Amino acid sequence: MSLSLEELALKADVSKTTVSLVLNGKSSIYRISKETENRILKIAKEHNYKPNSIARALRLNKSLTIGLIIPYLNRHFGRVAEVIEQNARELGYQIIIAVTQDCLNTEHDLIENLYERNVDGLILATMMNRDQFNDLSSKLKIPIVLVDRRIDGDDIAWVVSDDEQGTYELVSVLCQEGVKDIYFVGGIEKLSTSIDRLNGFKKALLDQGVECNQSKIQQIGYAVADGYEMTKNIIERFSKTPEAIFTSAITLLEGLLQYAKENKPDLFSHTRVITYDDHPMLDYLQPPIFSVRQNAEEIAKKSFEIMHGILEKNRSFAQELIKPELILR
Amino acid sequence: MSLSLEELALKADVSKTTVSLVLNGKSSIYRISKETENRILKIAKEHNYKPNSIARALRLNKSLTIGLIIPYLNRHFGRVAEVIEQNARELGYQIIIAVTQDCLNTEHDLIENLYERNVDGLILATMMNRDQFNDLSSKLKIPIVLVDRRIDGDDIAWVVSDDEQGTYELVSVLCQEGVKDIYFVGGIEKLSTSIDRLNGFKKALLDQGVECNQSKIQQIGYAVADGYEMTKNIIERFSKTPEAIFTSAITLLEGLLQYAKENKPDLFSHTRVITYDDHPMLDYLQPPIFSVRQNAEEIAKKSFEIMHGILEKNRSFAQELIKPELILR
DNA sequence: ATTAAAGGCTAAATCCTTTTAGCTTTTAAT
DNA sequence: ATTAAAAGCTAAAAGGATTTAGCCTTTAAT
Repeated sequence: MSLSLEELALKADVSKTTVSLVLNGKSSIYRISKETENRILKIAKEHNYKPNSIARALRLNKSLTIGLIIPYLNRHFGRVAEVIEQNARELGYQIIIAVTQDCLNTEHDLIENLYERNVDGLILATMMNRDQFNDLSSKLKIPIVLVDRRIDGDDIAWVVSDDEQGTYELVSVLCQEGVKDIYFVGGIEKLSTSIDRLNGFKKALLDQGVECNQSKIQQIGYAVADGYEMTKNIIERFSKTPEAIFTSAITLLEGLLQYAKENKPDLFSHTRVITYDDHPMLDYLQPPIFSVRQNAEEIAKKSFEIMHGILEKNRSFAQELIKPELILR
Repeated sequence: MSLSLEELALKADVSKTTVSLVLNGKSSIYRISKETENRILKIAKEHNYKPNSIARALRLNKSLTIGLIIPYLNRHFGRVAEVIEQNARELGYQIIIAVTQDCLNTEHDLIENLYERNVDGLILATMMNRDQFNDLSSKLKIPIVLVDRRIDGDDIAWVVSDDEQGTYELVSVLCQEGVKDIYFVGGIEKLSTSIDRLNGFKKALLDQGVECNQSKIQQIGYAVADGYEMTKNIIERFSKTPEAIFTSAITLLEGLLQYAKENKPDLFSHTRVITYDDHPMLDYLQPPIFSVRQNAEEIAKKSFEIMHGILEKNRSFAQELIKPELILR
């Protein structure tokens, strides 16, 4: 590790106070002479001095570290994490990452753990409901920004994709083509992603004058196996092959594809499939699957921006709905 | 934040030394009475005492933090990162993540940055060559474990997929089916992944008695655009449509698919395509694309294991080749 | 009765920075 | 010639944990 302030002070023949003041740009406030200042700066540069970040964190009670807690490092969250990290780095912050695997207990443990490890803030794709969140956030004395999944509340910061609008537009496209019999393959029911996507789905049907039958809506979870299961239910429970299926996440689409491949190879000749989340490989699937692409980059950028605003610019919480993009193939 | 040692000491009516000794399990060494010990433990538990990790890191010069530097958080590295994080967490370590975007300068900056921030070790998917690595590692006084990309050297710790063997087996399968005219679409030439995959490719051809023509080998980079470009070169430069193309990464396959879709829709009727890296969506592509699946979980597990062994068990470096799996569809 | 050993605990130093309060010297003002 | 102000710097505390060296008391041994 590099030199300490004290060693630097020795070489410059001043006290470490002086060195610290100079290096923190407080020379003029403390009337350190230009001469001394330059000497110190020169020596510091020569020895490539970098303050010990741990000592600094201890003294300032500020670690320049943000905790990022997400369910998986899959395509979507991987990209979100990547962009958050890049944005954070440019402003001198580090990202500590941790994955919950969509387990609420793990999430709690991780939050506590990162909090104890003195992160300055948390960016969180949470499974908590509002009460759980309020409980927690009243205990934690650091800012929290929710990402990807929101919790309603006047003072809760979040950045999410506009799930309702995205789903609304995608489903509307199908309705306008005359499709009337659409099934909803959903995820974890209580999450805002599920609620908003379902709302968008229902609203589209309503606005297009299509009847929305509760029996066409399923919500088990976001795992591939859940998508398989729900597809199976749809295909096997109803005598009529569905006109269309909307999967509300790419993993659920995967489950659908898997089921179709194994048990219903002709699914696509009768049934249109559309999905939330995009994936480049969809371009090469036959027939084309329409999708909604979330803007992971923008989600990431905004969420760190809000965190940074709270930490360093005295800004308060903010909420952002990020527009997704329809991909019609 | 929770109580400090001092506050705890006050409540227990002992010195903070005593509290510290007890909580660190040194009661008997320092002959703290059972009675005092129990009192302290009880109070600590009641107040859910957690030592301040920053203060601890400063004193012990040990942050229980590992830096993970990888090119992207894509599917492969995302999974690697996820599993490393989980393994690390179980043993009390945190992961600080940073992405290089396969830029050597960024990589250098990140290493320096994390080093200055006092990580205890680095897990690195590096672009460095041997000299650069040796330079660096002689300066850094923390262990480094290379992941995914290795550098030859007797004392360099790494964990990588057995790229040569995987490629060898995959290409051999094709040769055994009688295919003789196979093109190699490669990545960044100097990386071990490229070198090893190319070696496997050549060896398979050699062993199967197929002539290996240098003109059939291309190596531009690992980006999707590079895959597009190389495919374009192959299709447009040679009058004869190739019998088979091997892409040495999933991104390159994406580039190939994109080129084919735009310019050569009938590619698959003449040409077999095989690829390094697997992807679940490949199951649904027509015709089936054979692939080599890297065992990201095992790679992750072993790399943290080695790091942990060096940090806490006085083990020295180790090297591991992880067997990939052939997926023949 | 004295000495040695064991028992039970703690003061203070240490890790490295930042920051407050204040000391000494020089210059300017009356 | 004295006093006040300005210039230039620093000692020491603080932040919270760990660890070394050692203090005081009690018990055991001679």
